[in-house]
Formats: sequence, structure tokens, C-alpha cells
Amino acid sequence: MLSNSEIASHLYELARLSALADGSNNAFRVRAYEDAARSIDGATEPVAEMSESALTGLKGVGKSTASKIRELVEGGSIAKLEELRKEFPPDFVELTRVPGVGPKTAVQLRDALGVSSVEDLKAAIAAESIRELPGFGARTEENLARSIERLGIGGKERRPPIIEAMRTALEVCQALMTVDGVQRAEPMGSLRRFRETIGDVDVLVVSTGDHQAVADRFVELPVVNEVVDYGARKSAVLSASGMRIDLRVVEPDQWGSAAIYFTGSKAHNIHLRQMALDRGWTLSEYALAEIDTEKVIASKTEEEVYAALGLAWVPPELREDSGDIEAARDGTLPALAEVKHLRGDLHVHTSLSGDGRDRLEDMVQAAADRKYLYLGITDHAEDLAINGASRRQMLAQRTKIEALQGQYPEMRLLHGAELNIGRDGSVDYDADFLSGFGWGVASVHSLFDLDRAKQTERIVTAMRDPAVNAIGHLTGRRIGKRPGIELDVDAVLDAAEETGCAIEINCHLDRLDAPAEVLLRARDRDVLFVIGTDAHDVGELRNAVWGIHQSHRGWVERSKIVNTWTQAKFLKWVGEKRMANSEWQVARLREANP
DNA sequence: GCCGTTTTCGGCCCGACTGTTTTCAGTCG
Repeated sequence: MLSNSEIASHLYELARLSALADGSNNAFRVRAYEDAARSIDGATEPVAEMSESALTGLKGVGKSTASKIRELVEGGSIAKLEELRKEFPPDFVELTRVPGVGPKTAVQLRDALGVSSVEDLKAAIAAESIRELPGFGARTEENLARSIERLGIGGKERRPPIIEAMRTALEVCQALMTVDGVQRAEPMGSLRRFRETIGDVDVLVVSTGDHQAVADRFVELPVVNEVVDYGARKSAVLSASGMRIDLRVVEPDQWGSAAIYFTGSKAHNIHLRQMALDRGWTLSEYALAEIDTEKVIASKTEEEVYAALGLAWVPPELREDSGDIEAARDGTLPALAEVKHLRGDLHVHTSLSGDGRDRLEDMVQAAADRKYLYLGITDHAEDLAINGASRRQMLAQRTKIEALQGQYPEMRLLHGAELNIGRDGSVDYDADFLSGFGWGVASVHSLFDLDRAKQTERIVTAMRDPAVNAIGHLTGRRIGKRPGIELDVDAVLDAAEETGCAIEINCHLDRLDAPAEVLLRARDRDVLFVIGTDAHDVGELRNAVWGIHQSHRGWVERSKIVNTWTQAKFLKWVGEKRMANSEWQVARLREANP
């Protein structure tokens, strides 16, 4: 059966090819296909199983698209799409990946010069025949040549992982803050929405001074390899790695409308602008204003603009137009956690782990500095070949922790471990030794290639273990480097509800694991989460903020995050899980000591 | 192509920058 995302990708392709046929990415038909695709992507029911009339009930899907979907599901293809593919073969479509080449230009190049691939375009540039076309010139030809070169290093398709983009963005913001008159400089776009991969880095700057001076400084930054656009309000550059960085500079009283505009998503903005029009207003990056009189209704803060439209402020990570605007209107946005709500960290390594960098004493002090009320110390357990701690080492650490506890009357120290989930779902040590720990995180560190059924089984088995309070970095993915393990997410969530085992939201920017899709799937379930930094040094305790953003992305209610709970409530919950399934524990003890 | 208590036709989000032009089209975000 075709999945929703497979169906959506057919519609996206239909949109792309229709743009070539209609000569514009903004053609209404193109947008209609995109709307339908987005709606199907976000649908919770399997669209392949829906009747034509049920399909038209989906937002953005009308009779024509509904019948195309049925055609695809029943016959495996869409006649209209096949026709378009014939007219616009992949090599030709590739042309529009060249920055500066849109649908109009691509078609014009083909009609006038017979250009039907990037290779053809290169030849036409070499022959200097493009500059002869009406509306083109030598300058355009040169720019196209440069754009083609760029395709090799970056191109429109590559989306850098968030960790890479965040680093660049914060660097740029920091540098621009030193320009005279600059009051604020912050990352926007998909970075602020906390997508796991980033199209472009967007930076918004507020300046009371000379805007041109900001642009001047921007294009001179060390990260800049090439300047794409250069203006007082708006500039764009490419980094050496091909990352595009966009800069907008606005006046202080335009921050709110500019931040909304620049944060997106595109679909969210279009929806907001439509709401503005319904009220006789228009929304741009400069202001929400009356159409007739141009009188400004709101612009200073995001809250004001949303409020004027009858909406609660929408957290950036939710702005995808996938129910966020309706929830903001109806007052049903989730009550999200913020960093200030965190009362503990429950995945922390010390130098006892082979890859840990700071001493136990320093990690504990750093947690105390953050005013935490509980701390789970979770060094790697013995099954992890290089980094794991032996029983003897673990017991010695426990003694040290007990001694340290006296110095921290406010904060409860839990001696835990990051256990390794074996092939069959078992973890390190034996049940007796495990029962000596006060907290346990279990994670997959091996056998990433098992099939879906086996991976699901091993996770579920680990969740049932009374020594396991939470599953660490659920999928084991490294964003942009390594895919996560295959999992039956619903089965895992069922087990989480049944066992009371929490699912970690790992804070490392290259993990952000569990992924947002998993968190969203758990929205209407009684699944608990724990935000864990997986810190390997004191500085990484600050990564908690990334886990908070990730929880927002997944619409996770604060009440479901166990480390926002009071110390008493948290400790009660930990104890319950470890006491529960005592029969299971007895059975395991018998197994170990027949 | 979709949509609708101002509608089944006539709308459909907004603006900057570039290169080519004397007022605009194309592209992009």
C-alpha cells in the first residue's frame, strides 16, 4: 500500500512539473497541488484507503486531485503526471536546480536554443549564445556560469544538518551584534522552527543605525565565500560549504512582523496573510496594516501581531500550518516546557565513562549551579567495550556519590547507568546488581542493522525491565550521518504506556532523538518523556535547551516530561517503576541463579 | 486546481533584488 508520504511526493512532483507547464512556481494550479500534498503529508489516516469522496474532505483536495489519487492507488500511476514527465524529462527538470533558472527561463532556453539539460546549458554559455536572447545579457550569462559551478558544492537540494547551520548562524549573529546600532541579531527560518535539517540560514537584525553598515559587515565575514544579493534591507551570501545565509535588517518597531515573516513556515505565513485579508488588512514583514489607509495595526512584537489576528502567540517550532493556527485561535495550543521548568538532568556522564571529560564532582556542582533538584548520573555500563564501567568501578562511584550527597541537601543524586540494550533486549549486569541502581537509562549502541521486528522487540523487552526507567536516544540516528534503527513506532509507544518506561528526548543537536515524528505520534497517548542532555562534560548540560526545542517540535505537553516534575513526584514515579514488575524480577533472578 | 454565510465564478500572500530595462519580468524566500 502506498504511504501518505509516497502519495504526497507524487503530488509534489505534479506541482514541480506543472510549474514548468504553467510558467510559474506561483501558478494557482501549482500551489493547489502543493497544498494538497502538504495536507496529505500531515494526514493521520492512510490516504490510500480513502474513497474519492472522503479524499475531497481533506483540506486542499478537490475532485480533480482526489480522482488522481485514486488513479495512483488503483493503477500505480497518474496519466497527467506521465504526460508531464514525457514533456519535461529529468535532465530538463534538473535545469531548474540552477539558482536563477526558474520555469520561465528553463522553457525559454529550450524553445530558443534547444537547451534541455545542465550540460546543454554549459555549452550554450560557452558559445555565448544566451546573451543574444531577449531579456538576457552578458551579465546573466556570467551569473548562470557561476550558479552551475555552485551546484557542485551545495546546490538547492542539500540541506545541512541543524548542528552545522546552528553553529554558523550563532557565529554570524554574534559578529553582527558588534556593528554600531544593532540591537538584536537572531536566527530565523527553519532554524528557529527547529527543523532537523536546514535549507538556508536566516538571520534577522534590528538596527537603529545605518542598515547598509550591517550589510557591509555581513558580506565581509570570514564565513562568506560569495555574495549573492547585496542590499540595505536584504543580503545573501554563500559559505565555503555552499550554505546560503540570508540577512534581513529592520527597524526596531518592525521586529514582530519581520520575525513572523522570516520564521515562516511559508504555509503558516500564507495562512496568516489570508486571515489578515479577511479582516481588510495586509500582513508583510513590515507590519500588519489596514489595506486602504496603510494604518499600522501591529508590528512591534510577534504577540501583538498574532493577538490582532485573534490568535495566541504560536511557538516557532509549531509554525507549520498543520493545526497550529487553529489551536492558537481556539486556545488549545499545548502547554509546553521551557528551560526554566527543568528540575533535573537524567542522562549525564562523568570521566568514569571512557568518553566522559569531567569529574563526577564537577558534573554534580554544575548541575547544582543550574538549581537542579535531582540528577541522574549515568555512566556507560560494562557491555560497552571501550567506554563501559565495571561493577567494581560502579560500586566505587556509588560510594563517592553517597559521600557527595551530604554537600547537596537540595539536590537528590541518583546513581544510575546508561545500560546497553543487547540483541535480545537484555541489558548489562544481572538483576541483583541492577537493583542497586537508583535510575537506569537503556540505549541501543550496537546492531543498528537488525530488521524492524527484531529492533522493536529488543526495545520493548528493555522497556519491561524494572531497572530501565527510560530509553535513551531511541533510534540511534546521527542527523545527516547515520539513519536511525527501523522501528514499529506504535508498538514502542504501546509498550511505553504499558510499562511506564519514559522515552528520552536526547539533547545533542546531531541526535534530537526521539525524532519529532515519534513525539507527534505520541500526542494523544499517555507516554512519558525525559529530556536528557547526555552531557559528557559540564558545558553540555546547557544543551538542555535543544531538547526543549525538540519537545516543542513534537507538541509534547510539559506535564508529560518527568524532569519538569517536583522532586517528590519524580522520585515517587522512579520508585514505582522499579518496584513494579517485581514478578518479572524474581523470574530473572531465578534464571540467573537456577 | 480549490474554495465559498459577502460566492458555483472570480478570486487566490507579500516584497526585495537583479538584470534588463525606461516600467518590468523573473526568481527567490
